[in-house]
Amino acid sequence: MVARRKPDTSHALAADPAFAPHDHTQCAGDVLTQVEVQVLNAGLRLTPVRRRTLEILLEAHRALGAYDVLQRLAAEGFGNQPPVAYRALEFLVENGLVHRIQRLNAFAACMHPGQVHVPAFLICRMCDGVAEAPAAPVRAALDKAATAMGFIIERSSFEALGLCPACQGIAA
Amino acid sequence: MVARRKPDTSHALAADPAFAPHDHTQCAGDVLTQVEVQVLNAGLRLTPVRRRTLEILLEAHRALGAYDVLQRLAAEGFGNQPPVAYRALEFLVENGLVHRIQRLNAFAACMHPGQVHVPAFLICRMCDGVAEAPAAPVRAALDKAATAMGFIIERSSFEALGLCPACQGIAA
DNA sequence: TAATGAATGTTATATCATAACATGTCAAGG
DNA sequence: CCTTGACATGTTATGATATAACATTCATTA
Repeated sequence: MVARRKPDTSHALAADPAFAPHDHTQCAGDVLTQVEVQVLNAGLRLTPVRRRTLEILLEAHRALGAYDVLQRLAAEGFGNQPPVAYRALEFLVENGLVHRIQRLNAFAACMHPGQVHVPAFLICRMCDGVAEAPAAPVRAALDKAATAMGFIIERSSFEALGLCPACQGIAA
Repeated sequence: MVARRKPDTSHALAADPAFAPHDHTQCAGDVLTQVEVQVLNAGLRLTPVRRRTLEILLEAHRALGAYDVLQRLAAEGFGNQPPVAYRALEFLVENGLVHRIQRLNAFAACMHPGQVHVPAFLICRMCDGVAEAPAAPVRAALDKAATAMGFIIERSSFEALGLCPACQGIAA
């Protein structure tokens, strides 16, 4: 197995979307505003738990495990059983507001909700940071290979493990 | 969450490498022969549990969960505790003889061991079949996107969910 | 306001994975 | 030979992730 979870999972996984510092409060706020509009247009119900779950992921600005999210929700008076978190996360993922990182069994807020985009996730093995990279060409290449085999792709996930710019210096 | 596991997990996940019928006994034997040579050259120890684990995956010719593998190993007199299966699988994955399918929490024998190749996995959501597709161009596209962000990729995984040729007819 | 359907809360359990330590195996050097 | 050290395996115990099933609440509207 590769890059398994750390012993201490009470700590969230870092995830700066571009491996570069910036004003989290603002970018989180921007995304939330976009989401509000999008949700209205789509007739979706962004209930308190769902909204708060999204906020938690936006504020954390990194990938969190379902149980990390649950812990925060419970601390704020929401239910403290796993289905509470899993259901909110499921809703958000299905509506493209949150991405699931398979390799980490974790979830990260989408930084480009509403926009049609194919994400790829770059996971730093040293700092656990996760960045969302544009991957339309990647998807196109995979579609080509799939078509050659007669397979029709409906969903795809692209994840890479490696070193982010900051950690490359440290590793060297 | 998307495409979760079935209630009955005692059944293995189907996985025809090219979504086309062929002589399993022969292709499994071919791969095993290649592996024997490769293992000798690399000075690796293909012990009974490890060898049998690989055979089980080759014979099944599809993705199996660790506990499915364990059940079969135990039935043949090997240990019946999880670490037995996980350790053998870990060895095989690290040496490129088996691939891990993240989306399914499952493992499938590599059909091209020894050859340098970048695999992508096409998973049929109807029959659970898994095919290994050549994905060098996919990896190249992702490398390009990663490089643009200053990220260095060490390992990558490409997985797609959709419909295999056979199931497309049924679904239509 | 009663009926309805969706969302949430709760209980219980299934599933996936690993830490830690004991035991066995085997080959290289004394 | 035999012992020692490295690696593999077996076993116990537990941790981490996820869902089924059912009870309750809430919002909408007929």
